[in-house]
Amino acid sequence: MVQKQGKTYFTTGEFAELLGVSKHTLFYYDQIGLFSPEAKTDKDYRFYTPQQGDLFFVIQTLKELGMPLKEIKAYLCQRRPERLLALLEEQAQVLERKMEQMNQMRSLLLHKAKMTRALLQADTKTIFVRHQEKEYLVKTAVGGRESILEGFARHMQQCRQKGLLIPLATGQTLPLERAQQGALEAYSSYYTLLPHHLRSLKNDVRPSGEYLVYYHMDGYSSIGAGYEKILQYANKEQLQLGDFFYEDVLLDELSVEGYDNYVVQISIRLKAPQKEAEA
Amino acid sequence: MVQKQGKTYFTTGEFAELLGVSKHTLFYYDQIGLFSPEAKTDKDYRFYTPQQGDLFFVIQTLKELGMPLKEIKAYLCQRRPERLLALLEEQAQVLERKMEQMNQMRSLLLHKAKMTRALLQADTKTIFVRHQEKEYLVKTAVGGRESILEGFARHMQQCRQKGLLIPLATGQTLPLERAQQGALEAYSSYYTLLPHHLRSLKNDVRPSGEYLVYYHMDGYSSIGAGYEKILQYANKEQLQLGDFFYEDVLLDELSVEGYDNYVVQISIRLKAPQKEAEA
DNA sequence: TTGCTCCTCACGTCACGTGAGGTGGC
DNA sequence: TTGCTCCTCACGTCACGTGAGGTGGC
Repeated sequence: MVQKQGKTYFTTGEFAELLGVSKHTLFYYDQIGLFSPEAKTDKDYRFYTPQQGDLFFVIQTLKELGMPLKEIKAYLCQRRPERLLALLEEQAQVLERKMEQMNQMRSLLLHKAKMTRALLQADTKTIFVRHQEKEYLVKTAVGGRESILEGFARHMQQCRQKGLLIPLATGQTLPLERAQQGALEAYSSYYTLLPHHLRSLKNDVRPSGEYLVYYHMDGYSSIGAGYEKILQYANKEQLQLGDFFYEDVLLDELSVEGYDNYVVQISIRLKAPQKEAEA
Repeated sequence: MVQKQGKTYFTTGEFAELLGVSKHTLFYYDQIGLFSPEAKTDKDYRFYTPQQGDLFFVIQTLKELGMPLKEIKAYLCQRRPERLLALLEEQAQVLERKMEQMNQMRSLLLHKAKMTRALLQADTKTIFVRHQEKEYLVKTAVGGRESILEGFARHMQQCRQKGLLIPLATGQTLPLERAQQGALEAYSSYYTLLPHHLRSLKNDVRPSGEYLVYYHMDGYSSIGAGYEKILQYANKEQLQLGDFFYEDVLLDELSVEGYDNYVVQISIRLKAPQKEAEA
């Protein structure tokens, strides 16, 4: 800190510490012409005035908002109260969109965590009936002549178009008939879980109700045995099954390596039993 | 798309399009050993299988969450359901913190916009009384022997420590006595507006009430004239003034260049008048 | 003189993007 | 053969970080 002609000057190091950034940041900003010291000596020593701190905070603020330094520089050349107003309101909207995205991601993370935890704690030897709440989905029907892969690619494109950043929980539906025929790759649609109902798009749903659930722990290659088990069980218990199975991969590449270590949940909605008997 | 030994293979370009990324991203991931094609020909042509898409989405997901590629690689080497659970819950918390920060920033942006708009539309020739709602502040008292600058630096440090990313609206208080004596730089404290009450820290406040307000449009160097005006006005109208003035810079480096173009709001709370007359 | 700061320069980092220039399969 | 793809360099970008090596003020 030096006093000269009634003014206070800081060296680069001092000023950097005051602002809470590194010296090199100040060097860099000087170099690109974004923010330069008020004075330089003949030996190229930089001297900053305290008043310059204001401008620096402005730059930091805009940077926090995600603006590239070039745009900040451009804005500062044109700054006017009217432009500031526009900028502030625009950035507030940008923030809102980002927050919405983050909130969605958070919901999905927690959903995935819940499912994983449930699996780890579950007694997985049995087939059981469970009540499930309504869930919102993005669903893509597989076209008649389309390969599984093409259908999946289309589904992914749809998810991207709809602004779904991370398809953390994607599954597929298999019609009951086809499962009975052993056509286990004849999926009729792909679906991806939504964090919640999204007003912005037409939502499909997995309806609430009683579901027959089976955790298949032996990997994807033996999924056929899983379907046989659940079909036999339903037969024995005389359960009325819905129209198609849901295949949800509970443990996937996120937590295990390779298809053979996947854990797949096979579930199907039960048709409501006769209520008269209860009355 | 090629079929070989019953498997479907994609070239780099095809696979990139399927995943919605650029070819170069796949080259890069291969290079750093994060994600490599299942097969390479003798001519180094890359071939990916559809199953690999899963792993790619996992990587994308973790990247969206802000994880560096190196950490992603490290995690993938160690993936287990238990580690996934920990990761998911940790990331959900990270997201929550980020959202809270963004929400704060958004509030401050909108506050600044509101103040700027009010000024642009205001009749700025007069001194007037206005009702103001309670506002939450971070406040730092200037020590007796401290220079203005040291006080300000300390205030900035406090704001940073308290996790306030952008001090968008910072002002200072000037005791009434000192203003009357013309000691216009004898500030008693610096304060920065908070987006709302923060449970995490001891909040200071600017109390609600009736405030005498004056917009000083002639820049900082002539601020003395502003204080004279407002003091004379109060005297003429026989208003009972509170203990100190608030100096808020409404137009600063964000929208104008240089101290001489700043617009400063000088305000002071009025002491409640005798209520008996009304009864 | 000592120790601290200041400076420049050059190279590193991160996650790719952008051509240049050459090859290969249908 | 044509046109399209594939490949590998190498260099660019963004916003700095990290020393190396030399200088300067108290």
